[in-house]
Amino acid sequence: MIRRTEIAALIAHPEIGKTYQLMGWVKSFRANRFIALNDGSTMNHFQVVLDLDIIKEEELKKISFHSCIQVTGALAKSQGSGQDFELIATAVTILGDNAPDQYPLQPKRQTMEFLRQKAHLRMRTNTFNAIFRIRHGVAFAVHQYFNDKGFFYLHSPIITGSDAEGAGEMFRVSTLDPQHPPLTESGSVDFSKDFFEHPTNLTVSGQLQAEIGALSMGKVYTFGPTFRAENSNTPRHLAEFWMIEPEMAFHDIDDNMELAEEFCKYLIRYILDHYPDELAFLDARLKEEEKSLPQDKRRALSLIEQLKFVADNDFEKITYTEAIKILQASKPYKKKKFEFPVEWGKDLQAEHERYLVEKHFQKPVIVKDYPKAIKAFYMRLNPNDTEVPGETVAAMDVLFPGIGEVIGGSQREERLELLKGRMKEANIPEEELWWYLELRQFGTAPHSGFGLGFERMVQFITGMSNIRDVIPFPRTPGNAAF
RNA sequence: GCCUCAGUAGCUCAGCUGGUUAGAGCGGCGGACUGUUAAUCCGUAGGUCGUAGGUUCAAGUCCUACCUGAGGCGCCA
Repeated sequence: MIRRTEIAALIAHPEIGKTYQLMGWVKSFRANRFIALNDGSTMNHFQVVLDLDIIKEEELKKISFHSCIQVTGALAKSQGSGQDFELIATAVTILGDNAPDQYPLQPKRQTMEFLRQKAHLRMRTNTFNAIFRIRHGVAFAVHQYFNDKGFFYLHSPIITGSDAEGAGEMFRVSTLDPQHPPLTESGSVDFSKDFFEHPTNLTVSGQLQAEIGALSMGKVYTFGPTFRAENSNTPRHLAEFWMIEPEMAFHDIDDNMELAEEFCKYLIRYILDHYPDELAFLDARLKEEEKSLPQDKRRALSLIEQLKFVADNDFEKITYTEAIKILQASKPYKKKKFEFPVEWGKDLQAEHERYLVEKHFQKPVIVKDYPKAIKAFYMRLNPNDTEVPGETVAAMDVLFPGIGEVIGGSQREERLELLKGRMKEANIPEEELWWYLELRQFGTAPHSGFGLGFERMVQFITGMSNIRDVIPFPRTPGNAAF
């Protein structure tokens, strides 16, 4: 009795003349004889050659694009040029017929928009196969990196009670009957009758809970889904996305930036080292796609060249104040090409970030020390600097070419009175975050952390232009299918 | 949420300034093919041109509204 072999295992230890049994999906069927078979164990397809003296014609008829088959035969050196080995199949069993007259996918390029509507089938394509293999690899590398550095994986809650995290609109979580909710005497919904006896939401960030971890275990990170009910319609936003949030005691803003840079480079290097086939496929795909574009719209570096460049070169580190000076001295500013104003105190717009990253420095840039007025309440107030026009906080953003902000982070305000002051300015009631304030009241410590948008990193590494194509089941306004 | 563009066969697209029975490639179906690499070759079916209304002798083509999708911007990761 022959047992099934995974294609990856066969390729790792091929034995010419040995009989193997393979199972997989037909990726192409050429000349009524040659099958490119894939079982998911590797990115690459394996060639099966049918022995036409033995295989019956009615079996042949059922072999079609993406049908599932089992083949048995001896391994041989390939006579063709595209591969080293092939299986000479003397028996074929159809495991899953494919109804080819109804099957929507084709062995040719189809648009991402069409495939998005077929999320249950798109993973069978070479492109999505490569993307989701890499997505797994990045997730694995995240844990590898932090474990090696002595961080602890902290599971922050998905359902949260506080609505003061300030990172965007939230999805309400409730078991109340939406038709007939219990009402208070004043006529508003009585959430004391709800499951948690309090209004609750899906989390927008695990940061505040991560700070609890950092102030006892030293170095922790969260890695989980987060939810934002913003009506954002862009290729860089999802309503449900995964975020990685390390939080470290005794780290200042510069330690924080150093870690962020090292972490980004580690993830990219890990994929370069472990997923060369997938990257080669995506690299070729991008080159093919850009053939139809004019020269100036194409990428300066190929996907793999760009990943190597980012992994091997230092990120540029500047302050917000320096960024404003660079922008005000720039050509587009002088020619009034920027749509939004550039002045100290105003937030950097996408067009400004893009100029700094893609034109001026041509590498990833970390901008720090932003004006206090445009940043969150928990960011640490910087000491006064007479060179700088106003008060700043120890915040930092990591900006990547093509996708913009991939990381946002800060040193946290650990001084109780200053934090209370910032909360008052931001109209956040102290009762909402009493526990967050107690972290400062009892044994406070300087600490820092950042949030990395997981899908944005996967987007950068795979070169995909729309974030909906790097998560298996994207959730966006008006769309939660599958 | 705002702005712009698009919607023609199962898919990817063509259809010029409105004018006979709306085209191609791929895919499907039928057939050929014992060294193919998104195989190739021959034949064939398949479309109320996103929906509703309007202008006109005449609308896939012009106008209006709506629906769906994409891109840009904002919010951010």
